[in-house]
Amino acid sequence: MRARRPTIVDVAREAGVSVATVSRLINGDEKVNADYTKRIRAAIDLLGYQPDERARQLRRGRTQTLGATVRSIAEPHPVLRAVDGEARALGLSMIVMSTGDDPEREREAVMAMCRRRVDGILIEPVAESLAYLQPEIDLGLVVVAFDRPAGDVALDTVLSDNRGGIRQAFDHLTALGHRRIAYIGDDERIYTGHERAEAVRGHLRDLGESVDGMVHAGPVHTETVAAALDVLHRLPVPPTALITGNAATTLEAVRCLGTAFGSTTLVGFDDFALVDLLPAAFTVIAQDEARISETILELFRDRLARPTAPVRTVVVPTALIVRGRQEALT
Amino acid sequence: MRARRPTIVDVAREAGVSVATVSRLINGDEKVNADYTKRIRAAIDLLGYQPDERARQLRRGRTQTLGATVRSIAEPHPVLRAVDGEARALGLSMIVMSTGDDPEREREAVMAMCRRRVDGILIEPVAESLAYLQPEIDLGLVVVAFDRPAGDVALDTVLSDNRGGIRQAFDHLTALGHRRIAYIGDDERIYTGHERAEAVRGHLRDLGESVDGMVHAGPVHTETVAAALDVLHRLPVPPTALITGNAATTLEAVRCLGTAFGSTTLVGFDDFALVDLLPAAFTVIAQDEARISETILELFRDRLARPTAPVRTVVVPTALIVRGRQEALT
DNA sequence: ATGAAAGCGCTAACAG
DNA sequence: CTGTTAGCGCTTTCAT
Repeated sequence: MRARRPTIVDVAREAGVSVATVSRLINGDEKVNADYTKRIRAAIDLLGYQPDERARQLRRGRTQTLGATVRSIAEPHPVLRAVDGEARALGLSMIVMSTGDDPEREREAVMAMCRRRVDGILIEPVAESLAYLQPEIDLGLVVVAFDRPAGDVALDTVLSDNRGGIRQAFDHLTALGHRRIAYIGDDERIYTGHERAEAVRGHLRDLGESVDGMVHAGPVHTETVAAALDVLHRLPVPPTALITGNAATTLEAVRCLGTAFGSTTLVGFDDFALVDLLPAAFTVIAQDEARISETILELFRDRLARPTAPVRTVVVPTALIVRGRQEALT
Repeated sequence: MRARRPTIVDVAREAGVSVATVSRLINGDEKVNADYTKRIRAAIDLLGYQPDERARQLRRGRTQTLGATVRSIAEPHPVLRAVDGEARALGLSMIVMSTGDDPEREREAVMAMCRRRVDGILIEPVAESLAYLQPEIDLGLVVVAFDRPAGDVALDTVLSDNRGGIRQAFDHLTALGHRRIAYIGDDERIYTGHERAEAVRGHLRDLGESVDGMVHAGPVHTETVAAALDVLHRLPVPPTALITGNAATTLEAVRCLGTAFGSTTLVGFDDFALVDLLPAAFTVIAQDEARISETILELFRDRLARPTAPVRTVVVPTALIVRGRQEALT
């Protein structure tokens, strides 16, 4: 026979006070008699009482909880780490769910959070449409999108300057004398994939270079990247430099290039740990994760304070981190 | 003026039925009149009703939620990924919190989960003592430890066969003719660090080799690993092979060895993505993450079913993944 | 400063 | 099959 979980009533009885007094003490009300305070504390310890968060939240309305959806809970997520810390400092709990880049799972996760009445949701949008969130937003849910814009619903949004990052890479490479600059990256149905590929096309045109066969955007796998590299290799005028559109592409490219890698001029979008362990160092376009997470929480707080203010989109600059030999093209 | 969130009462009124009927429908009770069903569905859509999970859980008792603590939410966690999927299949939500390897944060996270009345907690123990969990366990909380044993409280536990993994590495290396086998790894205050270092010492003794200066266990940083490598290098009879105690150590070792890396016989504990991108391939002792996560959930379910059964510890074998050139020592 | 009592939104007896 | 109603454990007026 297992003991019943002690409730606030048990504590009150044990301490010989009313539940209201216990509640006050638990919630840090200063004006509880010192003697009562001691007796209540003792009762709590004796009974091993832990307030039921569900009941408190139900009664209070607010949950003091921030939900977040990310692609995968099993992969590194610097933005989230920073947000996690700052949220704790604000007295918010966080609950994280993964979407696996599946719109259906994203929706399930988001609605599950709504049913738990989280105060806000940070979302890295996967689905085309987030319209189903509108009623929740009208009811006071605060939603901040990051990494990708929401599309069909007005949301505060934090984005990296994808086009600016590509510009930095082009500036860097053209300064070294490159003009034939190729690109391999993510599917253009994904916002970041589109922005980056499109930026590359623009710069190639500005340089008066042909775009034909130079920009490869699609799902990233070993085979697709290998195929793209092969196409580039066979071009009448092959590229002298390559930009990879995200970390996964960079890794696949390094893998495919193998020993040829060291002699390729590469700039990768996204910095990541271990880059320095690869056979040769290379330059990267780094996203400013710290600033991104700060901005996310700033938008969240502002929205909480002024629910009717117009939505904002903040674009955070990227930084070019130059690594490896910087040989001018001869 | 923001609209109030609709409750089950609003839905009932709108549909012209009782709240009980709405509740029944929501909870998948089959025997609700077809006409009512239609009207209730319409009311739910019209109002944008989302049941309040806090209230349901409070009323029902069980939360159908599984909590998990991990070292970092920002780092890859294969075990968790698998558990996440299986938990969903079981109809359980998961809530994950990170400990940052800090016993204090671990305790806070665990107690926060208890206050939310999660049905179970999967814990990768950090703190020396988990005694504070005993009252919760007595109250019916199911706790499963993984990766490290709990120490002072009886818990179902899933462990990798750390000593077995080291044995596999020694078998492999001695078959190649190595006898002077060194080790660099994690602090021995951490369970896995201790097990692995101690296993290495045992095997060296069995081989009749001196252990002096061959086993380096401590915090893993670039400097400490470099220092350890330096010591090994200066030994009267330097080692011919090196075992690294975890992924972090492996990476630091690779980093420190630099170009000398290719000519070192290395076996690393833990397999990880990107190993094949390093300048030279090497053999690893891989933990069986799939089997570990299955076992975790199995223990969880069994405990839920039979709360008083004796606790079990399951040790999951490791696998040696041989990579790179396998030159016998000459 | 403390207590009594009214709910928060929901589910589960219990009647009918 | 449906409705009525008593709580789940807590916070928060409203009195005192």
